Amino acid sequence: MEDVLRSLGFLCLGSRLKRIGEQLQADTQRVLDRLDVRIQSSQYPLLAALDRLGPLPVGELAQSLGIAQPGVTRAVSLLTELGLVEVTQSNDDQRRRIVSLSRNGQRLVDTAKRDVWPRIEDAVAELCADLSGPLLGQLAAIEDRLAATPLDRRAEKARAVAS
Amino acid sequence: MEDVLRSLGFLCLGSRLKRIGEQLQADTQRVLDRLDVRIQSSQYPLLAALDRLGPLPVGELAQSLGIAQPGVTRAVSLLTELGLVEVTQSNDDQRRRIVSLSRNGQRLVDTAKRDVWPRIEDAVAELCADLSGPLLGQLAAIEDRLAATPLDRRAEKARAVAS
DNA sequence: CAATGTTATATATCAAGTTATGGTTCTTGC
DNA sequence: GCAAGAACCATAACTTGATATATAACATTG
Repeated sequence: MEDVLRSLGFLCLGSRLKRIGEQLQADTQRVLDRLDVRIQSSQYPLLAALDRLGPLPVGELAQSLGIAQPGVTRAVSLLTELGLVEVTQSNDDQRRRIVSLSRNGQRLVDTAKRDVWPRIEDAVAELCADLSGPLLGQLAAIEDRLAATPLDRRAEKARAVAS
Repeated sequence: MEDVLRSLGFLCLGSRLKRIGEQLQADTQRVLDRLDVRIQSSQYPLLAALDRLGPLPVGELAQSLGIAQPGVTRAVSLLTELGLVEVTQSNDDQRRRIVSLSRNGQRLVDTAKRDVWPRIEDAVAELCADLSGPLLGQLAAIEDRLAATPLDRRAEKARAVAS
């Protein structure tokens, strides 16, 4: 069965990038599930941003993540309910709500940085290893490699080697 | 403001691909809006698949687009309401519902293939021109170029040159 | 200093993908 | 030839992005 998105090339590059991204996220989610981390893979960038940049107001958080502000507002409410982030009102500007990692959130990030992220990063790096040439060719190679060995299996193998 | 997704590199490649894909689709949508085509850019791959491959049952359509079957079912109902596709029951297998372009749908595709798709394809190709090297670098270049000149403006310029 | 405009966030709604599951219809094996 | 399983599609619920708009706090200006 012909892969139409691939055949259409540049015309549907947006759909194609989204498709590959969704698959990567789903595979990453499976890695996390297996490790008993009960959080969505898509929330990690937000936690990582707070870890890297320190407490931030909602708007700047959105900007640093490259997503729209309402998405951050929603993610923050969710993570607040999970007790991973805290929100405090800014002193000098009552409109701004500063988001920061809670103690639990910081602990989760520290653990993830040590035990989880390197594994995922290695798996993705391996997935993309030795790619070169035009973009469409690289994307096709990534799709082919993912079809042959999903990311979560690559992460498993990496762990087997490491331990 | 640091772009966290970019800094995290391979770790958040999935989120990053989705982000770029969404921006490309949004820009493409703006091109379409300006051309008075009242259809979502994300529906074009489905129409293009039917145009390329002929009438297809729902499952094969999903496979050729690389998305899950419920997504196709929903898109097909939407396009059926718009009068762009038609669904007929298969004769030899009552479970299969064959999706095909309606007369209007075929006309829309023919027009798009002549007037719209080349423009978008050229704009995206130009966006990706001369890219080479590692994947992350190419993605960064695409984001930078998009920030400098959005896709819809590139398509505009292409039209200006062409006409 | 009050009116107006701007900025920061929240809320509502939509879009388009996902997984899980249910109902028909086919197929197969005994 | 029928009972069990498989295949195909629809539906429901969820996720995560988007845009549009409302609200509240701050800034500006006449």
